[in-house]
Amino acid sequence: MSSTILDALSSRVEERGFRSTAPRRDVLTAVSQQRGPFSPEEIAAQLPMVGRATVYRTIRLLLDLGLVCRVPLEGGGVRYLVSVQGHHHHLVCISCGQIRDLGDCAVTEWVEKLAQRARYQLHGHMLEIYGRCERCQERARPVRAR
Amino acid sequence: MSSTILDALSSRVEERGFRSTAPRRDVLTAVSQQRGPFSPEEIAAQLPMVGRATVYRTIRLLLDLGLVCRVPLEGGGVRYLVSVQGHHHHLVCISCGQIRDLGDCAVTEWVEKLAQRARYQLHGHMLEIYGRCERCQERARPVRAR
DNA sequence: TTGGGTGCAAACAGTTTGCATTTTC
DNA sequence: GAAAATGCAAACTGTTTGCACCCAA
Repeated sequence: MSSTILDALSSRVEERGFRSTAPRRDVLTAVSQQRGPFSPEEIAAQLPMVGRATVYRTIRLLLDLGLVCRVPLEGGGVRYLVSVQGHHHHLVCISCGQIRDLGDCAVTEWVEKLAQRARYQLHGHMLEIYGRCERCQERARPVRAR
Repeated sequence: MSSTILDALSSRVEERGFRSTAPRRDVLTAVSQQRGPFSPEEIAAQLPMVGRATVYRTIRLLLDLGLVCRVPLEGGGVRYLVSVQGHHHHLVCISCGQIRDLGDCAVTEWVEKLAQRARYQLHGHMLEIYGRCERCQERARPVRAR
């Protein structure tokens, strides 16, 4: 399961010429094992033997390589998520914090037209959708994730 | 011009029962005079006589009242913007940092359908478009705003 | 007069960086 | 052996908070 993800991360990182070190492998392993969104701090807590800076540096590397994405929350916080796929959006549960990937981006065309009309050289766009997932509605859970 | 904005901010703040104090008026005035996006730090710098905490508290108040919006940048930063109007999106120039409001939100319908399909109780959505404005393309300016 | 608002400083969260040391290629 | 990566601690950015004091309603 997650070893597939780990393989994907590892191979893409090495492909680009980055070295395979023990701490880096540890971070990749931990990240690939996360089932949902995570914070660098959580990864660091799971890997006491790895320096905090290395955790941040590695996550940043994954971010730059497009293997992880940063998901902004409604209230200003941020969470990270493995994303081996390309451009996509998210459905964020404001109660339990679960984040679901939205594969198809139906707004691209609209965004392109808009940018063209405004004479902007388009660089990218970000779309996040916030709501409460089915389970949280049933359990009447309070809003947690800021 | 901006006095209209100031009036709008002031009246809405007082309408809700918040007191009119000198520091608060100072912040409202400064915020209403910003032509583009701003940071609390910039407002604080313009108002040395007002405590930093009050600046943050007042901007937060405006945020809660929906009179100012927080605009996330591509790289993780944030800027603030006066927004007397309701729900809308932004066109952000990644070079000069200019932010243009996009009045019409054409994605609402699509977002609603998506949430429905995923059985999410929709709470809101966020859409930001990043690119380079016409002037920055001409001047071949480098990317600045993170 | 009283509760909301303020200022200050300290605390805080999240993240980056300088630098000497270690490791991989 | 050279370049890359690490670990630590310190620095930094952006923001919130505790608390004594102040002032608008």
